[in-house]
Amino acid sequence: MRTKEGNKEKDILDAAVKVFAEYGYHKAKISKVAEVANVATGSVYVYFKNKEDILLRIFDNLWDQLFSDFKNVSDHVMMSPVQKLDSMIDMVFNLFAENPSLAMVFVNEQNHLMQMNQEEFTDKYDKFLNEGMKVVKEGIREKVFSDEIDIKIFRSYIFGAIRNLLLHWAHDPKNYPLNKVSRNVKSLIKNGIIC
Amino acid sequence: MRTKEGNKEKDILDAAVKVFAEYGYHKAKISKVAEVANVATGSVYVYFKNKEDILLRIFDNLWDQLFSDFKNVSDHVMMSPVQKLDSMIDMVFNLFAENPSLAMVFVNEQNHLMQMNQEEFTDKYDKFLNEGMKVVKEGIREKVFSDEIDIKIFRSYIFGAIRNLLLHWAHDPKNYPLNKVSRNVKSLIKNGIIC
DNA sequence: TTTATTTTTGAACCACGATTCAATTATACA
DNA sequence: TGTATAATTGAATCGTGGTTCAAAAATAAA
Repeated sequence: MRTKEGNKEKDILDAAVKVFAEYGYHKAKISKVAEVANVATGSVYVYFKNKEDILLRIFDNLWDQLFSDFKNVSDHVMMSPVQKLDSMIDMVFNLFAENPSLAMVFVNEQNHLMQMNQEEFTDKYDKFLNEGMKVVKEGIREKVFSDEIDIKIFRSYIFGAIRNLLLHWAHDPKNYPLNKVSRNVKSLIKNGIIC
Repeated sequence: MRTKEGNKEKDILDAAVKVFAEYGYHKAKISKVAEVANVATGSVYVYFKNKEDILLRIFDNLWDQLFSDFKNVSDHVMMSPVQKLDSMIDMVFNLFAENPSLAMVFVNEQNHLMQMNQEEFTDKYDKFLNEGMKVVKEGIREKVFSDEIDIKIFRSYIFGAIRNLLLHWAHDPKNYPLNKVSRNVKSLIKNGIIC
C-alpha cells in the first residue's frame, strides 16, 4: 500500500488559479500548472478528468463559497432587504479582495465555461444566484424595492456590473480601490446616478 | 492583370462574426470562416494578418460605429444629460438588436482581446468610452448627476451591466426582450432599485 | 491571341500542448 | 524483510488547426 502525501488535489487547484490568472485559460499549460503545484504533469490527470474539469471545479468551489456566505445573510430576520443587499455586495468584494487571482479567473473565464458546459455548470451557479434573488424578492414584497424592475434583468445587471468592476480592479488596483468601488456600487444599485 | 471580384474583406469579416458567434473564437476554425465567406482558406491570409487580426478588426469597426453614434448625441445642445444618457443606451441596444451575432462576439471575446492586445486595441475603444463619459461629466457639472460617483467606476459599472444583459439576451431572447431590458436598464442607471 | 500581372486556391506543413501509460517509487501490512 | 497495492512520474504520443506557398485561374493590356 501507499497513502497520498499531502493534498495534491488542492495544490493543483490552487496552482491552476494562479496559472490561469496569469496566462488566461487557453494559453495556460497543464505542465505549468503541475510545475507550480509541485507535482508531475501526469498527476494532474489522476485528480482531474481534463483541463476543462479543473476550471469547472474552480468555479464550483466559488459558487459554493458565495452560496454559503449569502445564506448566512438571507436567513437573518433582523436585517432589512437593503441591509442584506449591501452586505452581500460586501461579501463578494471581500472574497475577491483576498484572492486577486481568483478574481482574474472569474472575470475572464466565466463566459467560456458557460459556453462549453451548460448542464453541470448551471446547477451550483443557479443556487448561488437564487439565494441573492431571495433578498430582492423580499424587498419588492415589502415595497422598498421597485416592482417595475424584472428580477432576472436586475440579477444580470448587477452581476455584470460587479464583474466588470472586479476586472478593472484586478488589472489596475490603484485606480479602482475596492472600498471605493464597493461604496459606489452600493450607491448606484440603490439610488442610481441622478441626485 | 486581374481585378478583385466583389469585396472579400467584408465577406470574411461578416463570416467571422457568424462563426465566432456560433463556436466561440477559440474553437472557430479559419477554414470554417473561409467556407462561410465563400473563399479559399488561403484568401483569409491575404486580407488579414492572422486569426487575432480578424477579431481586432471586428472590434475596431464596432467602436468606430458606436463612437460616431455617440458623437451625434453628445454634440446636441438641445438635449439634457439625462436625455443624452437614455439615448446612448438605446443606441447600444439598437445596434446589437440588428446583429445578434455581433452581440455574441462582443460579450464573449472582449476580455480575451484586451488580454492579448493592450496597445492598439485601447485606442478606438477609449475614444468611444470618452464620448460617453462627456455626457456624464456634463451631468455632474449641471448638478443633475451625483458627484459622489467616480466617473471611471460608473463607466465600468454601466458597461459591464449592459454587456452582461446583452449576453443573456443573445442566449435567450424570449426571457430578455431587448425593449424591456433597455427600459429597465435606463431606470436602474438613473434611479436604482429603491423606490 | 498572347503575355504580364495580380488574385485566388487548398493541400501540405508544422508547432504546439493536452493527454496517455509503462515504469518507478513509496507505503502498509504480514 | 518481503510483498502487494496504490501513488507518482514525465517522456512519448497524437490530434488539431493556424499558417504557408507553389500552382492555377482570371483579367488587363499589348
